[in-house]
Amino acid sequence: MTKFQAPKGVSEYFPPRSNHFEYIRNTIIESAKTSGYELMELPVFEDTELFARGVGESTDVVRKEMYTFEDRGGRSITLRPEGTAGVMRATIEHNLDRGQLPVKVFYSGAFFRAERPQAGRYRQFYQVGIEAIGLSDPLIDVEVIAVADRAFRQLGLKNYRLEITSLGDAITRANYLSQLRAYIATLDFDEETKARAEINPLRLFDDKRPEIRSVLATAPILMDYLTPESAADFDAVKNSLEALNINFVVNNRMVRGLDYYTGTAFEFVHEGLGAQSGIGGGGRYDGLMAQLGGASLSGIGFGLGVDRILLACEAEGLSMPEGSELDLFIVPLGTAPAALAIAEELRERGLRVGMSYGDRALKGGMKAADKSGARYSIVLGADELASGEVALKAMKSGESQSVTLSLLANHLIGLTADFGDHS
RNA sequence: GUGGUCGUAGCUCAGCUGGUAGAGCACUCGGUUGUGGUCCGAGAUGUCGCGGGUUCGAGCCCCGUCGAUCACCCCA
Repeated sequence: MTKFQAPKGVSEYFPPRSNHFEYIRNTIIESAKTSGYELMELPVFEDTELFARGVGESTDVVRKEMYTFEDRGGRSITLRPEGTAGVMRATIEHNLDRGQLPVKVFYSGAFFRAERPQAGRYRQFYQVGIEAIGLSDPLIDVEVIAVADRAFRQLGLKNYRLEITSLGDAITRANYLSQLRAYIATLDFDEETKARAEINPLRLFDDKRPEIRSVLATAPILMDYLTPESAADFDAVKNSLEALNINFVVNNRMVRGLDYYTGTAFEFVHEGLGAQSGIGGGGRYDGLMAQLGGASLSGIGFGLGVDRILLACEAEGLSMPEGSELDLFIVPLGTAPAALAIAEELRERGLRVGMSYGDRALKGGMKAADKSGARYSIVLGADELASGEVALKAMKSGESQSVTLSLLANHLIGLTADFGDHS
């Protein structure tokens, strides 16, 4: 019989590493909650047209990376390649854009892009993102960036940097693009590169080939075409970031992969990940909501790649908490039913309790206790059941003390309180 | 989607110019009657990714395929 394999390019997590994944995801979510963002849980598939219009027809994501299929009713469905379009759709559909503003939400889940897989680049990957809809104040840009930066700092990441730029408003872009196209027209590229330039000339700045880069070194810079309003907003963002001691570098060649960005755009780049160095990115999308049929509201958000952040934490050798640190491990000696009853009683009290099953010898049971990582253990034999006294052994020190079985829960709760809670 | 590298026990890997597989760690049991982590002893474990070909004979050679990985494209 042939063994089943996971589909090509998906990321999977299982113990012990899944504990690290969970920790990272929770850290980001907690940071978002700290800033007042609330959960928005959305479908992983949407009408194909939503992404085509929302993300942009010219993007690679839409042109060749979407998982699109027809459902049984003949509708064209696409597995979500990013989170913002869905949030916009739900916000409009449920009239949140006509209610109290701003709408501040976070999401967490799987996303899909049919790319050639690589370390840190998967066909199913995980993002946590936030969106703040209905405020055009540049300070909200900074709030959004701060949520991500705080999460990274709490994780202990060091070797990353925040790059920011401004893509300006519609007038900025129109002026700039005509200048850039004029400049590119004077250059001689290969056919494929010409085609890319045709679709979106900004994409050329993303090219890694040195010959292309050197030619583009003298190209006009978008930053020079910012309207006074856009420039003022960008200055406000930079000043505010400085005031909060959030380090950043201005990258006036930054290219975002999605078409909806306007104004502030940013990217978090980690140095230890090879080619897939972006661990998160986002920006302002002031035209998107209206384009999808909603109110004319501005918005800003980010998406952080949980898979890549995990790789970044590992690259930096950060220690991450393991999941299930047990408070107590019970080794039964022919007393398994009673042991299970005691374990359940303690679990009802909120203690994390493990036990060995399957009639193991004492030595095997103690080995299991050791490997479980539990802080304490007890051996439960006929003697203990008869006397109601157990020897509570602290695994680390090896010392044990006699405790009355009926008081075990209270005793353990008192002991473990010193270690803080388990969350 | 394009190109390079790789695919041997649960994990990390070794396997000489082709002669039907090994190490370390992990695992199980034991080292005299009920206390783990060190040490000692014993034991189990693989269709050598999958399919085909060359050969008397292939883990080692050839082709295909699946997957991983690295770079490009692009991006979280």
